[in-house]
Amino acid sequence: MLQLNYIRENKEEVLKRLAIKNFKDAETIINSVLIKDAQRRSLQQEGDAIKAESNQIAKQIGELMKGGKKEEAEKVKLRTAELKQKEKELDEQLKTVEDEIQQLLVLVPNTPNLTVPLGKTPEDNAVVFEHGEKPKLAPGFVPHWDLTTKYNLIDFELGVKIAGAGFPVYKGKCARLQRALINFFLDRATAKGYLEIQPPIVVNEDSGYGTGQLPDKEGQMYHCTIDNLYLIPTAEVPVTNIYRDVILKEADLPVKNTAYTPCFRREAGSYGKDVRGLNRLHQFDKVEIVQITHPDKSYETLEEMREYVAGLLKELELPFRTLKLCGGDMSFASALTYDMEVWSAAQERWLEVSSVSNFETFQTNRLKCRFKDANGKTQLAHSLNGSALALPRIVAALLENNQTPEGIKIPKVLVPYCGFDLIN
RNA sequence: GGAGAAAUGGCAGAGUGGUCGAUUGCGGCAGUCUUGAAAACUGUUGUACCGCGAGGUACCUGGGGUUCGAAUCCCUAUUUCUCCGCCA
Repeated sequence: MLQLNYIRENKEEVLKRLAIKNFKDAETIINSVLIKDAQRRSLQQEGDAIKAESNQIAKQIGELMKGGKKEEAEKVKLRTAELKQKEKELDEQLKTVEDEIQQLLVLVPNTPNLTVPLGKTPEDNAVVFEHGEKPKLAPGFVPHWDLTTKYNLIDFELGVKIAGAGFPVYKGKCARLQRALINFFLDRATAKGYLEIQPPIVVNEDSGYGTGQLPDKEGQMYHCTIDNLYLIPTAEVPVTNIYRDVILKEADLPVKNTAYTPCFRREAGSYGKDVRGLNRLHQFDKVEIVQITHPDKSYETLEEMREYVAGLLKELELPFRTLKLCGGDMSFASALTYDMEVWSAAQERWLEVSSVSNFETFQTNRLKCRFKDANGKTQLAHSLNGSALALPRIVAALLENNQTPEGIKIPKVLVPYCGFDLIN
């Protein structure tokens, strides 16, 4: 959520940036917000004045009562009835206006960084880095969903039986490979200074609001209605919410957390080749990295996180590229996002495996995650997060890219974690 | 799940209808003393909104109510603790 003060003082700048995101109703909504904001302030001024008078009278009555001047007190009381009525009306109006402002503000996406490429579709994303050779597979190569059957690694049908489509059952060496990847990612993250966290994998409504899944992306989460809890779509939600309503010390920054969790996504409306095999699932595993930083350091940190994720992919010997997302393809909350895509040799397409974003104050404003700066002033911190990494497409690429007539080769770095170097 | 008790500032803990945004202690910060540190002493120390400012308003777990006036009384939700039950 954008800061109201910021919008008030930098309207043109905000509109200019929202245009990069192709946000259509920007001008209408922003104008409306500013009008309501003016209303809000005048209502508060009026209300505060009345409350001040009421408080004054209450004090006066107290003194009169104490002095035994009961009659005079009764006389003064008459005035309060009037004030009370007015106070109630103004409070209601104020609340209404505040709610309206809130409802409008949550519709406004984050303002993108000025270096974000212009554009509307994924084709407009900028490739900023490419690494590794696309492997030349031996004749007879197959996509991962055939490999998983051939080597008895994943049973998609069994998952359908137990839960439904998009809930695969991993078996044997594939289950072990998944566990190996999780441990590998967590080990690398903790070595890099991230504190490992095991958060709840359900969250309450407040947390959903805190990171922006609610109110409008409700349909993307599984909802346990009896207890009003949501299955997390990413560890970002519980981990970032650790810092909801928190005032950190400047010395605590940057906060670096990592967490492995299963992630649950309803993915309503997905179809076709996008959901084939491991490409898109309702449940998958992911290791997430989250940082809360000083506002002056967040872009430096973003680059560091991007490098870190790239390092993981290099270690896994997967060809990948890094995209700087264009305005139209960025997420609602992000100011700048890098996507990492690995080459899936049998599908012959790029698969997104990580998204690293700087949210600046967009999340922390909602979360009220602040820090006390050197001057003792409280200000919003910046938040960033990234996948490091999401498993299914990594597994897909590992299986496809490393298939040989003898079997599937495991990258060196994973062998100690897996306990084997070949799946056959 | 049943019965009982509780929830106050960073922490501990007073306060049971008015002068309470809240005694006090600890912690934090600044200063005095000291070559430096410790100790001692002195001062200071929540957040948000409104206002050019003076200042005003709100917040004692959340929500609602009683009252001229609520940290204090009532209702409700949540959480915590104790006992019982169940259980990985």
